[in-house]
Amino acid sequence: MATPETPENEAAGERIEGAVLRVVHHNPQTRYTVLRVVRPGEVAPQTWVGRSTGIEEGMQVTAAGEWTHHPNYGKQFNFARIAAKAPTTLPGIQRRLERYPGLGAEKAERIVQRFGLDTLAILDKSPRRLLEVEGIGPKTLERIVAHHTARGGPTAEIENQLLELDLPTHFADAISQRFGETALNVLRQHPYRLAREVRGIGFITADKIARALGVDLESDERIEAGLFHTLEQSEQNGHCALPMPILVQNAERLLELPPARIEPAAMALVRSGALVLDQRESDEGEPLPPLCYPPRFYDAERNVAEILTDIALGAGKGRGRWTAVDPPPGLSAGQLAAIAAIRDAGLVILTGGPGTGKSTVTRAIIDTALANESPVLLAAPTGRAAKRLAEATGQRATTIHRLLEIEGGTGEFFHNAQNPLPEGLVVIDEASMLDLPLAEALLLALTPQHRLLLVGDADQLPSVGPGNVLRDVLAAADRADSPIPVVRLTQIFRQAEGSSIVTSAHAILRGKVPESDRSEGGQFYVVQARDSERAHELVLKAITERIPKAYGLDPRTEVQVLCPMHKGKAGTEALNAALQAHHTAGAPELVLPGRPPRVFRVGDRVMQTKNDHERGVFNGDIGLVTAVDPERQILTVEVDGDPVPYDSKQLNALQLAYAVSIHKSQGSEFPAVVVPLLGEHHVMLRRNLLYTAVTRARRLCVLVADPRALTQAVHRSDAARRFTGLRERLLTALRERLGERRTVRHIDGA
DNA sequence: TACGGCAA
Ligand SMILES: Nc1ncnc2c1ncn2[C@@H]1O[C@H](COP(=O)(O)OP(=O)(O)OP(=O)(O)O)[C@@H](O)[C@H]1O
Repeated sequence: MATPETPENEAAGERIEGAVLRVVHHNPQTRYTVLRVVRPGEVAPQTWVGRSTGIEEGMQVTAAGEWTHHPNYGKQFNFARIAAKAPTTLPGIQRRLERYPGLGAEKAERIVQRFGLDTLAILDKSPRRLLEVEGIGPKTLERIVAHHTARGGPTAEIENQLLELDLPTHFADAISQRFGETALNVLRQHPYRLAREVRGIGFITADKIARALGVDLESDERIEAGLFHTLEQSEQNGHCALPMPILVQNAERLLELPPARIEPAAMALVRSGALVLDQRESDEGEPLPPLCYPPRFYDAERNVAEILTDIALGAGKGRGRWTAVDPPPGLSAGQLAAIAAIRDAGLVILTGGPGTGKSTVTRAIIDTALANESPVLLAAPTGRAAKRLAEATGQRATTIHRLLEIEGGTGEFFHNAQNPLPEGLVVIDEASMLDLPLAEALLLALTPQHRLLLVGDADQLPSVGPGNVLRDVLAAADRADSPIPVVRLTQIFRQAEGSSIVTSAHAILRGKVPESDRSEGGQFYVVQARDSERAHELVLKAITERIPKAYGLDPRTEVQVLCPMHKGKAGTEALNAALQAHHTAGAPELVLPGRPPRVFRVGDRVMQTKNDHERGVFNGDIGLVTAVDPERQILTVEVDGDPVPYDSKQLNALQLAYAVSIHKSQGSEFPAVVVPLLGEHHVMLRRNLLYTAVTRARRLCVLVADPRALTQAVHRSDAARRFTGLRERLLTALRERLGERRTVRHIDGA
């Protein structure tokens, strides 16, 4: 019986090399690239996917990344970094020549045999020597030279320059495409323009070129490039902008220059419009350090603020008051208030703690809309949260990306300002995970005739991308004079009254490290684990021994493991494999060959991770394996009572679901959860993450934690400190619009 | 330095 091995070399990522056989796809805008690559000593090509610029057929490349599975295209290597080696190997040069017109494999080989590593230099400097090679006549020579100089020219010069500097040559094409004849000049005189104007070249590469060339390290261009780079870096921490002093301070460290050189450069960028400076003051009117934005985020905030204002103030005509329908029995006062609020408002924010029935009450809200002949559109930022919303409402719900219909090829949305979504009530659940660019895309696809219900809890997870949309909108809407209704639910339904899950969650929010509830049938536990090996064991032990014995829960279907990360001994991948080995040992199984082999057994709990419109299974669907056919390499999963067949290709989009990431669990609930928290998770450990994980549990929450990791998670609360300005933008938009109204009325009255 | 959603 096969026990799946945990992948060992994947945790740190892998480094592999090969020769590019074919560029299957390349989008110059997004740099999204699909390659077929042949590894040294192998024959069958493999698929590599990632972002890159200037990769061409025949290049020797090295890449760092990891192996993944794609539902339609199978096993593939997802690279985070890729670099072309200069064609310094004979086969590399030969492959390059093979693509020249008039040269096939045979002649190319003969040329390379004759001139060896000097081949390219000879093509550059004395191409007539090619006539020395058997089979190459004047005609062929002419075509070769024409092609070589056409593709060469500036590109070849750039390549040579890069080679001289001992830098990778694969940027040469992109550089010469962008700057044409002047490329070499730009490279030598203004290397930092490359960082801004050539996709794929960042500050670090440009700085290497500049340093190698001995360019002035105090030039304005270098400082400006450093400022842009600093802002891009902070985007990864969720910021849309940086306060000027912090921007200068971070740039100082990057550039190793004094602030007195950096500040004026930043101000010059602001004057030219390359950066936007937002002068701020506190609510008390005290000046605050101004925020410095990349223009696209400033514009996005303004668009979001304007459109939210349009919808909130009902700029559209014909959006009357909805008539009430009888609500279902047993709703809390807050839930009833939420139903009432949407009847005559364009925009409503529905918030409140975990398990207060926010998602649940949307069902009654939707009934009100439908009774008033308004269509409804439901969506959430993650597939799993969308699925939960669909279950809670009995309506179709999708990811926001799918609602807007992301287009193949461009990655743009089908629905936008020119082609808005069909009118009706739009419900966005788990809105705390909505980032600024997606919020902008969503709102651009709405009209003032739409109604919008934003549902979420700002204490739960913030978006992965930049922005803090829900928190900012709430901060503006919560002001006494705000016209945006906020309904706040307080009565908790998920856990029993007085549950230590709730008191522990509240302790976490207040920055206190929670402790085990040692009372009879206690619902909250912290089990100490020194390291991830031990944690792995303790998680298994809790699930297979302690929890079934003490709480009478079915370990396979009622206990959910929630992990901060996928990788590592205490990540979803390793724990899923270990839990499977326990839960379905001995059941009929299907083993898919590969490294490591993938195993599915009858009885396994599984989750679909990609949208498959044709078969009607979507990212976030959870099911149970009901039958396997090892001979035909197929199996059946029951999803929502329907059998869904999977062939070996489609199984690439299926994962075990005994352990899932905390991000994907937001919105869901389980009788019991077990959460590993370890040093290896430190990059992820935040208060919101822990709070979200704990509050998924209805009856039992067990933290298997290294005490230091737990303390870190409780104390780190930087979601509250993302630098964004949507609150101010929204307040300004509302003030302007309300002011306008008053003015209009005043004129009317006069 | 990772979490989510996409792309042929
Ligand atoms: N009025 C009610 N009476 C009884 N049970 C309720 C009521 N409202 C909600 N519930 C139950 O409470 C649980 C939590 O509800 P729900 O998932 O809607 O909460 P939520 O506020 O959306 O939580 P989260 O913030 O975690 O997404 C569910 O099991 C739901 O069935």
